Amino acid sequence: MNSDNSDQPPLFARSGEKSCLHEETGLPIQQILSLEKAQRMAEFFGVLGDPNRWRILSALALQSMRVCDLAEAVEMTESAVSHQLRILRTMRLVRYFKQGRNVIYCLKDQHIFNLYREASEHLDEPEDLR
Amino acid sequence: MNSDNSDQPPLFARSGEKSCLHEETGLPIQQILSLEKAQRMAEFFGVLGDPNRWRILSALALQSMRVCDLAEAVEMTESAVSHQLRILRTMRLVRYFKQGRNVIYCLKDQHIFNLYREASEHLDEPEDLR
DNA sequence: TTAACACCTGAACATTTGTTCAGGTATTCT
DNA sequence: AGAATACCTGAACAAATGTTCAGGTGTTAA
Repeated sequence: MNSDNSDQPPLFARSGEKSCLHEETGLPIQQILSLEKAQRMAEFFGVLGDPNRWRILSALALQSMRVCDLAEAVEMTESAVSHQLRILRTMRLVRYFKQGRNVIYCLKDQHIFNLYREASEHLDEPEDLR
Repeated sequence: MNSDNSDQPPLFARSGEKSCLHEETGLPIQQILSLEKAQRMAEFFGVLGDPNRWRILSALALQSMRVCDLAEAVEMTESAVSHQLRILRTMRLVRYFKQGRNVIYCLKDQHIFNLYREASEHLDEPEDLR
């Protein structure tokens, strides 16, 4: 049943798994992230660590677009956009389909919205009133 | 009522605001993120774009700790941990209190758990079967 | 008071990252 | 066919990032 453990056990808990509860917060955790899992997390969030990629994602949230339209919308060169789209593709944040000589890009799924909302709420929180 | 707009209007929608719906997904969005907002998003997610910071966060998810214990737990030098904690502090992901000559660090709130879960679900999703 | 401990900080260095530039392929139009 | 359009890619360069190292402050113990 533990099919995704390599040699180090899991870290934070995943939904549906038995897990310990954090002694203070009562939230589910298990142990320190393995180097591999920490790396995977960092790679994913690192992709969201660039302002131009957020601009691209928010443009695609408005509507699916060709690369050249995207470039115009976010005021970047086509080349720069293309490089960034490759990165977004590898993290499966966007997908694309071809239409003749055009390539239409769009958001892959809803996760990006949830992450945006979660971050927004965190950033908008009032300063420490506990 | 639009108290937090500087000069550019908002981007993705925030809870409770009137907003357009994405023509394909039906999700709420408004327009391309301003450079400033995109920058803020990127700075926040960029902090989560480092594997050692995830190790530190997951260690603190287990229990609050002194800096030196944290350093031992994640196998980094105290100095490196201290530098990283400052970054985590500025993004309000951790907080601390002093106890004599010790400084105890702990997670600031639940947001990090939600972000972890959201990312995990995204990364664990099966390959494109639509 | 002196020594030890816990932690923080700035500068230097090495690595990573993102853009530009030049050139490549594939498709469409005349 | 040739020219124009849409997109992709690798190399090079500049900028940002994370660690180490040396040295700093403040607290505790002898």
